[in-house]
Amino acid sequence: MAETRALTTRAADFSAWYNELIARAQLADYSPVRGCMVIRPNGYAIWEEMQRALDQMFKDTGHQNAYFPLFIPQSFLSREAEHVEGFAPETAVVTHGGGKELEEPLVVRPTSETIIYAMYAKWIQSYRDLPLLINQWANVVRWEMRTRLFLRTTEFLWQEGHTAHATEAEAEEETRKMLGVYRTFMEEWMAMPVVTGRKTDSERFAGALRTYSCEAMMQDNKALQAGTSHNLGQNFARAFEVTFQTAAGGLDHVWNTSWGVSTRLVGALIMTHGDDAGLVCPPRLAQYQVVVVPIYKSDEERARVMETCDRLKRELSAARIRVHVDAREGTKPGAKYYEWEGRGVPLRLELGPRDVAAGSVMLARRTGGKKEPLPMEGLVATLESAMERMHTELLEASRARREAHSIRGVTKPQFIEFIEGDGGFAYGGFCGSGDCEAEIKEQTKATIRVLPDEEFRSLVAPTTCMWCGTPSVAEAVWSRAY
RNA sequence: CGGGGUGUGGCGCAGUCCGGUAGCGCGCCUGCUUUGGGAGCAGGAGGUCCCGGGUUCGAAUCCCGGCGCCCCGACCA
Repeated sequence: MAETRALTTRAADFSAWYNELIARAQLADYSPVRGCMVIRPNGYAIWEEMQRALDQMFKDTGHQNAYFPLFIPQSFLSREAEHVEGFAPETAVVTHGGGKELEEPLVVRPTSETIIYAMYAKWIQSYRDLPLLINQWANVVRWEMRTRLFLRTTEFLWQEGHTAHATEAEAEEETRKMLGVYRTFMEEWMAMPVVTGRKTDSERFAGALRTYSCEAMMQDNKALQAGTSHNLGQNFARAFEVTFQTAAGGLDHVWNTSWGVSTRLVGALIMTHGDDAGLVCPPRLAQYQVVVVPIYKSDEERARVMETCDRLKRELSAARIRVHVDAREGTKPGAKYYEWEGRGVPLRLELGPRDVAAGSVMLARRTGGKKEPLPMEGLVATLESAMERMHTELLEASRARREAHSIRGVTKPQFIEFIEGDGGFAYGGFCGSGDCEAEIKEQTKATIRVLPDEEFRSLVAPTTCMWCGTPSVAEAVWSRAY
């Protein structure tokens, strides 16, 4: 019986494990519409915590939220040549409304640059209107061929920041700043280490000058692009005639940026920290940080135990710890333990008559270490520090795992062996040729995830392309990716 | 779109070869006994057997045609 209740292990079949975990923890479900997903309350709660943290970070960096419409006139998409080429194949188009054929078809937004910059053209007249720093939380639709819960679905939730600046330098600074915000969020909230850097032209956002991204390594050693930030230059400003009067009295096009993260982050969280028992949710993003499981036999014991549980709940809530008392009757404590472990709750408190009598409570951590009895005195501080430590340990363990599956200064034969083997991040010299990049992808299915930022680069800079041997123009990180 | 698999109570499956009107485990409901790592017993609810045709006295089962979903590949946050 025990076997049938266990998840497929990560080692046995990583993607089966992923799907089963999502079902078990009730994070999401398949919808009647192909490729779409229903985000269930347990999954949505994680997204809400992510939103809360990110939204605050956006506001702290001077951005305001707004909302732009779902429908975009088809002609808007075509205004920027590279943009339409990139997105046209994956758009859903509305041709009828109110029972009549529309004069102009409406595209369901795959991203909102076009409609937003059309509006910016109206709102921006002078350099005094800049910078314009706006974010929106929205759903978008991309008609993907193959979908996976959270990682790639036809419709997904995200935020997209869209800013306009007076100079190229300011736009570049914003692009980099928001990449940094994402990185901070991923490390400090998700406990997920990332490598940041620039995308090559082949992976660049359609219509952007430069694209930067945060790349994380999942437990199957594949890379996941977790967030992107684009310097759009004046490409969209020209297409939509977003101009402003400069202080000197001239007329110039604005410089734009856009940046986004999506519900894909929930998938990233699962594949970064989950284990064979289920989800492991970093404390800062957990819906419930602490679950209390009462234990009792008689009604009399129950009354005593529940009274203490209620008191615990009040105390922890007052300290802003998100706590839930699992008071369900008829479910044995052991069954509750398995359930909450599967759902990733960081800390569990078990409270029975013996604990009540002793003035203590049993603590079980989702990761690392055995159960231990704790005195009720000073419990809040103990739990807070346990969560802090857990966060740090998750981050460090993920970083260590990533480094253990990274190889630097690769030669071509090493690279092939590495990618064909367990995989991971391969650092090596890159000649800068798109043809070379394409050939590598063709032969190994590995792509350049990023040209890493300085702090991630190898101590010894490569001098030749690891594939073709010609002089290297940059160090690159290759990996197979989601 | 190519390859593979699969559609039978909420979930996982058996039954299909060899037609006879549907069963098992888990879950769910009620009651009693239980409760410190996935409870036991008793009773009970729940199914257009993916859809549409055909063959047959009779189809989950045989024949024809559709469709859905999952996994693996080519594209992507």
